[in-house]
Amino acid sequence: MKGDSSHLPRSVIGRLTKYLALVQDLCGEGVEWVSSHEIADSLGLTSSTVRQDLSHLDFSGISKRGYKAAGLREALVQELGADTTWSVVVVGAGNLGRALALHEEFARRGFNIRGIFDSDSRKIGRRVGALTVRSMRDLPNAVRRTKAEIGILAVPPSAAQGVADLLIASGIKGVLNLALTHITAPKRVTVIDARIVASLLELSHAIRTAQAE
Amino acid sequence: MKGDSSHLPRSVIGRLTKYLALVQDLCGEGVEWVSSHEIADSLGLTSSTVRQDLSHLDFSGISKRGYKAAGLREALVQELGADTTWSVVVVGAGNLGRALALHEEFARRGFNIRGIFDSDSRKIGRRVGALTVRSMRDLPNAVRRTKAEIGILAVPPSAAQGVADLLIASGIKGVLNLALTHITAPKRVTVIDARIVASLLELSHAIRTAQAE
DNA sequence: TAGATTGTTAATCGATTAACAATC
DNA sequence: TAGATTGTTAATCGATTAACAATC
Repeated sequence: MKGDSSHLPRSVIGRLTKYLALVQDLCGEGVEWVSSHEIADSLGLTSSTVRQDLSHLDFSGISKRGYKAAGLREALVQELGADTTWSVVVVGAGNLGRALALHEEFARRGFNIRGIFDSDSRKIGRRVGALTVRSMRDLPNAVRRTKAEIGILAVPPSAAQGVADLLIASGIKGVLNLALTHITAPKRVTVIDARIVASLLELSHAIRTAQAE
Repeated sequence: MKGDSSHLPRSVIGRLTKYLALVQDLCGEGVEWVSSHEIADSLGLTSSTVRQDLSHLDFSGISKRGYKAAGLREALVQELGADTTWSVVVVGAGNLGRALALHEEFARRGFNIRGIFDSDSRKIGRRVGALTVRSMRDLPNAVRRTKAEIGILAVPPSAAQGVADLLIASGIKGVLNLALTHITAPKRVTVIDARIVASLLELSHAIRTAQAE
């Protein structure tokens, strides 16, 4: 399976992002080698799962020593496309949209916000860092001109599908949906739900069932 | 299995939040009955999965008609604890922390932000809506006084575990972690990762593999 | 009644874990 | 060498789907 990069299950991809975050930290601390057991302990997984996951990468560990941290980091960066830079547009200039447009972590990881849009005329023209909030009418052209691949949806649930359709028609390739609403899209477009509110509801459930015990 | 409320798998809980969002919309539109097939089609699932999931609720559908929308909504609200109000503290008064503290959707769903904290003395004292950014030193007492159950972590990755430990020591019951860092906590405390950056990395991977095909 | 839809059991599918030979 | 750790196969576990009797 070595290096067979496509068609990894979503569950594996999700963990690869965790391995990357961890290994970047370790490299920062000057750690040279890391074993599947250490990774597993740090992230609350089994070493079997870690080795199984890492076997999908185009990179091998070494018996008795583990994985070379720098090499593992590069292989994960490679697999996840974390070395690529992406053009991103944010739709919705409310608190959340503006915060995401300003979020330094995104830019540091290569997700460059190229525009922020809103349908509310009172918001259009406002500055958000280096950007200016623009009208939804400009969205399709802006997506094409900036070759934006990713759209972040920070609009009310009722507007989410319509905006998604507009983004998709303009050629966007992936959508990060922050609304607690399901969005349908053609297969060629990936939609990932950020699920912040849903996560709070999950917490709510977990706390209640923990108390019931 | 009817009404056996605890120990539902995480995957089921995740879908219950989607059912709730959908059914709330449907009720708003005046829809009275909904079938497992309709729910499945709306959310991209199979009707089997939907029926299996809903069978965990303390609520039954009716052959030939489906589920009464209002009753289903109430059962989901009940199961997820969406009828409860929660006290929440936000730690980290950067762009993201401030946006979350101001996010209307949270309050509307019963998650009441009771305080926002930061370690940066330049941020302390600033207004965020009706709140004032307070020093981390005030955090433990504020958690106790407001009986906060949930802490939202919007701090840099390097600070996340330390802040989580402080929240936990102060008696918090659940943590929503927005940093791309793993956090360890005792079993009695639930940690859910918001994974916004991780979701972008997943999108990045999905777009690249789609292009490779 | 006939038809449609639930609730549930059984079958399938996929993901995680255990085990161990290979190997450094 | 002896011991530790990988990579991978096989076993287990859990979640999804199919199927269908019960039922309205």
